[in-house]
Amino acid sequence: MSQSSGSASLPASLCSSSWFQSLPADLQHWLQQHARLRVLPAGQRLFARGDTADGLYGLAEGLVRISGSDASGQEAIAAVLAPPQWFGEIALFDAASRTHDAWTDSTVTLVHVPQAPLLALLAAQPQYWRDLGRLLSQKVRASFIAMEDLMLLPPGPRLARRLLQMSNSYGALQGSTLRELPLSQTRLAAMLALSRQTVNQQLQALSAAGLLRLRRGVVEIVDLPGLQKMAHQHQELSGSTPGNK
Amino acid sequence: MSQSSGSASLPASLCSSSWFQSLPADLQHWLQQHARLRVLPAGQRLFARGDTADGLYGLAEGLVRISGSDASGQEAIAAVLAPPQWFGEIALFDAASRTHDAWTDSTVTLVHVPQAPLLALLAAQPQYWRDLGRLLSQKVRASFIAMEDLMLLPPGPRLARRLLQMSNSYGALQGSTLRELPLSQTRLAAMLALSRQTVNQQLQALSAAGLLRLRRGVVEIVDLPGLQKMAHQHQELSGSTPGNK
DNA sequence: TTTGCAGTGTCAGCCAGCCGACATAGCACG
DNA sequence: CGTGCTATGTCGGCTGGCTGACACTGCAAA
Repeated sequence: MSQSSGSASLPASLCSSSWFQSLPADLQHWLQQHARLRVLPAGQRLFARGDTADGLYGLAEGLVRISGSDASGQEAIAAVLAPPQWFGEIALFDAASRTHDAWTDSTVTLVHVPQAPLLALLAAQPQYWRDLGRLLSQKVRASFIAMEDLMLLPPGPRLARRLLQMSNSYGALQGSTLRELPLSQTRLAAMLALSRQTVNQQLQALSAAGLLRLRRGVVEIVDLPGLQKMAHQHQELSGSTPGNK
Repeated sequence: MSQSSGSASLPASLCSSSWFQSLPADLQHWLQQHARLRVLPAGQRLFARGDTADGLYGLAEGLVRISGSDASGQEAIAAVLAPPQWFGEIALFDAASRTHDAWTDSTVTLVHVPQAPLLALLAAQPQYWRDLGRLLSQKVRASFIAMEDLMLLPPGPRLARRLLQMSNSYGALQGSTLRELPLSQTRLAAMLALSRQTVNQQLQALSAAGLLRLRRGVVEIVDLPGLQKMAHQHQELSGSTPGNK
């Protein structure tokens, strides 16, 4: 849908991102002209922790997993990005290396804006630094929220909040929330610092309460307001004794 | 010590921060002239989560605690800042509200650069946005590291790594590491998402191994290389069975 | 000096979430 | 249709870290 308007090497979905929408028209056009379209199969590594930065990415279709691993191979998933999302901007500012690995979790359509011309543009038009900074500040805020959830919330609310957050960001394309989250329980566990079994148990509980429907590789949100209520209360919904008040 | 060099409303310690050093001379001078010196007693709140941002801060002396609390009053300490550290820059980019509370943990000397003139400068000299962005990117990287430690490391190494990280950043003034970290065990617990008892137990273990010395409100690092070794290995030092390999 | 308070050391008990194990089910590919 | 892989559901046992409790100890203010 939605035929291109103008020169357009940018997929329409990427232009609809709130960050892209907030950019001055000049910068939007420049990005459109310098973005190189790439389509990748699942399981490819876009970049790895420690790589020198090679520019900015925009995810138009598919899922990209941003994660880090310790020496023993344990994976900590920082985020699973869904369209429309721009990423890879951190190293623009400090010219240091990538903080995470980035893997395609499905067939992925994305654009790549190479580092050199982008830095050249920023040298000529330094006011655009602020726009990149806005993108960066979104990441900081999201990271702070995730960190606090991790430190303070028990598994149940932690899971519920994460599902809601993903539902919002994944639905940004349609301007609404996305009900069907394409996530295996193993992935969810690695995002929440929980075991797969605990995630399953919590999902089952939410499902039994009629808030979710579970399918293979998919968590479908049935009762969004109900899920929000679960996210706010700090006690679990445990099998028995509901009247612990 | 260290008499002022130039116009100098900025304490010398703040000028020695690596971020400040990296700034172009023009921006350094501007900050010196627009920074307003403030001295505050312990226990004051600089700003609170949700406040509209009022500018940039620079910590010259004392400790500032950056934290958030959930509804039940549980506190998650994101960081305890020591001189020389600049902070409060996130909201410059997106004009949104504060992400955390900021409290003085001791008598504090700091400078405040009000939002309005700073934004005016940045409008006139937009290349400075990148410099603010570099400060921001430092925070993102630190936050990512803290998050991964939280997700993957057991209590012992988590504690060891945090002590080392603080030792480095607290010693930035002298360009070396600071051996005596002024932290209560309760504060450490709130930074690491552990209970006070567990922190005490781990500290005792490290102390028994001759790596630390514990005093009231102070953790003194005795054997820095040894502590680094503890931080890297993923198994604990448990009381008994040392030869588990 | 006395009093009070905050930080520390330590113990017992408990239980949430971990791990290992296994059965089952859906999907891809021959 | 089989074969194999991956995701899911579920159980039992274990244990690490939490809670709660209490004694002790410096330090600071009265």
